[in-house]
Amino acid sequence: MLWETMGKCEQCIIKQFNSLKTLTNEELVRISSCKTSRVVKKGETIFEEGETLKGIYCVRDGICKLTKLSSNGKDQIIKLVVKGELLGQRSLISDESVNLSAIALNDMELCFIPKSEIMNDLQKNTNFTFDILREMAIDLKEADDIIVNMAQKSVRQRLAETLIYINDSFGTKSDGTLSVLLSREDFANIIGTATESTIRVISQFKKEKLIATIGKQIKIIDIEGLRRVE
Amino acid sequence: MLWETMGKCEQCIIKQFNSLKTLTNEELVRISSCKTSRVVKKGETIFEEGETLKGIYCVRDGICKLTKLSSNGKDQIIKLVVKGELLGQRSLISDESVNLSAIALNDMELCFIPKSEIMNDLQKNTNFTFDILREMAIDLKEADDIIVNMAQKSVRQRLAETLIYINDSFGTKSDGTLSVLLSREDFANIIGTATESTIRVISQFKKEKLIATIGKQIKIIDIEGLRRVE
DNA sequence: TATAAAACATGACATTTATCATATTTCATT
DNA sequence: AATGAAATATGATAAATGTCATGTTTTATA
Repeated sequence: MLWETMGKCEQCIIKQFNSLKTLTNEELVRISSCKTSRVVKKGETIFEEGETLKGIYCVRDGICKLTKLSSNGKDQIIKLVVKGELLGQRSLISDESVNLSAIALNDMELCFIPKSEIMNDLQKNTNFTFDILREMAIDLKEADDIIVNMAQKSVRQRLAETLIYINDSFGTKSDGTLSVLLSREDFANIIGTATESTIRVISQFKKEKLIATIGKQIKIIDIEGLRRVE
Repeated sequence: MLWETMGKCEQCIIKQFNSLKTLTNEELVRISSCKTSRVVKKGETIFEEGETLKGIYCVRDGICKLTKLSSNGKDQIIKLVVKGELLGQRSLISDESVNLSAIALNDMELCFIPKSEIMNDLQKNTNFTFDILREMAIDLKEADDIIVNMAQKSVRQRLAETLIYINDSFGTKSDGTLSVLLSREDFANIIGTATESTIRVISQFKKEKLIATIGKQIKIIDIEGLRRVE
């Protein structure tokens, strides 16, 4: 684990993408003075389910997955967190150990803000608290949607929707492939199925000319077709 | 729909079970003066997915289900909300139409607090905002757990866990049957399966002496056995 | 570049779950 | 109490998905 000092929060371009944007310059200076930074390599664990977090992370660069271990021993990916987002707020607020593990999907840069500083702002800055609340309300709505999809849709539909989601949320590279690179196993853990089933459906989608693959990379060819998948 | 005046918020025993407990007496008096009350009969809809709510509800008595319609035409029950809880906060906070429908499972008494009053408190009372935030953080964690269960567990396991959840959260009547009475279809919509499948598993559980049924009522006989279901 | 490990892919088969048909029971209403 | 509607129950069968085996390709690393 590598800790280094990075730039100042008040000048950081990342903050505009999350609730930190509601803080005053003065508050940002204070946070900046006590934050630490951390570089995490692809595959490394940022924190693990059950751990007690001593603060929150702000993702300066990279992408990670939030996973939860099911009692049958399989991992479920609950959410992908990208550059600009915060990590660990929920557990800080409900004052519990984290319920999810965070694992880097590529090399990441993180800033860590100690709990005491954040709690201070939650006490005093209503805008900040309300913005965190708004973000969490959105997360909750998304979670509701995921529940319905898991409960009511087929593996084919869930994979199609996952591909569309990743395409729309995180975009594509210049060659048209999805910019978030996931293994087939990761896809399986997002849609909640066996890796083999995921691979089979990917093969079907290829045959149906809905997607193309370049190595493990996936390119969406017919997004409208994917939307119509049943 | 029946509207009537009920008691005063500041004297209401229900408030201790939700975030309203953090409000000052003065704030409660103000809210009380503009709240309205509503009686809803079993099966009636309190609000519907897509509607714009003009405030939040406080459940004075009764139970309702929060459901979401899947694109395949099936309803998914996301949550049961009982006496003491609030209804509609999420949509109020993210300033969107509600993403779930609320339908009474038995006769209910509700108090309705207009949006303007609640938003006023969210602006000014940090304790209130923070408590709403805490509740939402808990809801989000629960939603994560549901996602994992949906994605990774069998219908048998999900039904077993649902029975245990209802038993532990809402208790039993004097004859030992679950105090929240759900139809087989409701159970199916909670665990995300076909009604017939739910009925079959209930029959299995009966044969395995894990539960007993009295009409449509269910009594848990061997809760440890239910926990071991695979 | 060689080599082993990991990831990807596919077939064969088992298991789970959905669907459709059809009884049976329960419940509300007359 | 009679009656029809809704809910519960069960069988037969189809469809979806999981599991295990095995082969191929990709990737990392010596």
